[in-house]
Amino acid sequence: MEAKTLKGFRDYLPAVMVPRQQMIRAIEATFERQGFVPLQTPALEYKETLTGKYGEEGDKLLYSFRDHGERDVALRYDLTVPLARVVAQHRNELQLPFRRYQVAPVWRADKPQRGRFREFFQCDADIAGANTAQADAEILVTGLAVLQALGVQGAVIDLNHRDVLFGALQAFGVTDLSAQIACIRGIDKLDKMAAADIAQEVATSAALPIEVATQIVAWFNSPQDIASVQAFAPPAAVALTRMDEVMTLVRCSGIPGEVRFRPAIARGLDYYTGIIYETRLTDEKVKGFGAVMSGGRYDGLIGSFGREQVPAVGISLGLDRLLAALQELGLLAPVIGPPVYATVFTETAGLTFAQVQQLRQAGVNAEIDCLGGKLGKQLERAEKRGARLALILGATEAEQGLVLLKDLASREQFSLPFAELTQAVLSRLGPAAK
RNA sequence: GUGGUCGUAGCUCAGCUGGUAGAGCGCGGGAUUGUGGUUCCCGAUGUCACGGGUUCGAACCCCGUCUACCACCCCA
Repeated sequence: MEAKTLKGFRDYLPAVMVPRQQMIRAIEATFERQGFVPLQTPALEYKETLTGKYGEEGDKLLYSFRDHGERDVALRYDLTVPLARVVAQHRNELQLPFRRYQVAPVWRADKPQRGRFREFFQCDADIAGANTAQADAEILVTGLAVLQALGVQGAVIDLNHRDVLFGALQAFGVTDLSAQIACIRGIDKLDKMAAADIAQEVATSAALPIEVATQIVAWFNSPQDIASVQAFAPPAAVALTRMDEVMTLVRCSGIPGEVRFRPAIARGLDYYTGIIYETRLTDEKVKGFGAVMSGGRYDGLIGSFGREQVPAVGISLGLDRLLAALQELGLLAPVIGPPVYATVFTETAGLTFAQVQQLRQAGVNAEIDCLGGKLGKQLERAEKRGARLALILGATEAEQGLVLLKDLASREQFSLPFAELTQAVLSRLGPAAK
């Protein structure tokens, strides 16, 4: 039996777990500060709970199988649909608006590529039970707040609205739904394909004259402001007003980061009904990373579970992709072990255990060498661990009731009575480091 | 799911037109048996991804599988 992980799945070794966990903690703390409460849902759902929500392509990426009780089940594809199920199912136990956050793995039977896996973590915040500009803006502010907490600079949220997409296409005379979808699919590629090529593609896929296709692509490709779109596509008036309000509120919050109207944002998931958005990092070094955070409003999804319609809006942040970006930008703290490393000599090991445990009681993270051997070797291990201080307590010190505290960086060392050790360690580590 | 590229010591890679493998880094040991980042000496690195095939003989050629990566699709 060979030891290996499944395609698209990964082990997270300590070297990546440490920054990862730091990130998760910062994200969760931010969600809570923004007024969201935690929710956990099962990895497995009834298959029919998930099918039909993500579009044809999405359904194909569902991991599904039949369990031992002959139930058709599937691993969750995102955190949004399970949330919708929870709100529908527990409607009477939840007070609306319900603001929940969730950081959890999701599964997609996708073809893996760099930064793209079959199991990956999403960090979601959603508000169910409010279809207002405040709710939309709260979600966007929360997304930006998370990026701020992670030290990310230069994030831009591209904002659009489903009704702008369809309204503008109608204004161009594209009324057939499948033609509209074909157009949107093309528009969505504006980031990585030349406009002319897209127009060609759209002309065929939407069965439009090439002139019209070219015009449409050019319109979506050029920067538009709300007023001009309003004049051009009257059916989008309500949507445009909403976006305007949302952007204003986000700006008023003073949160760093930019939100701008970009009509070319499409989003493939079927369940979106209102505003939609994608977030990119502007730093050149991470240009190719794609969207790190996106979402939208989905007012019909909760109601699709057969009860009352409950409007909702949410945002989803891709932990792994963002982690890769932070790494590229050098925003990750170096991985270090406990700050104190105690060397050990067999004759005095008991004394060392006693001293170290006292340090730990005082809140200092410390490791005791478990291999022994030459002091030089032990100090080498201490250094590799990233420790800042080493403890040396051998026969020589024990006889005098002393312990050596060594600063690994400066190589200075001090001889101290046992009673003063904790105080000395704490003051050398400084107030922040434990 | 469709199409394509790659896969050699822990890591980064070399290996000419097929003759059973190398470097650097890292790792282990040592330089008068309690003091680590430099230097010096010595040492081990490996079913050349896996399974078949062609050949007197394959890391190198052919087929398949797996993996990673790229494009499409879609997306975090």
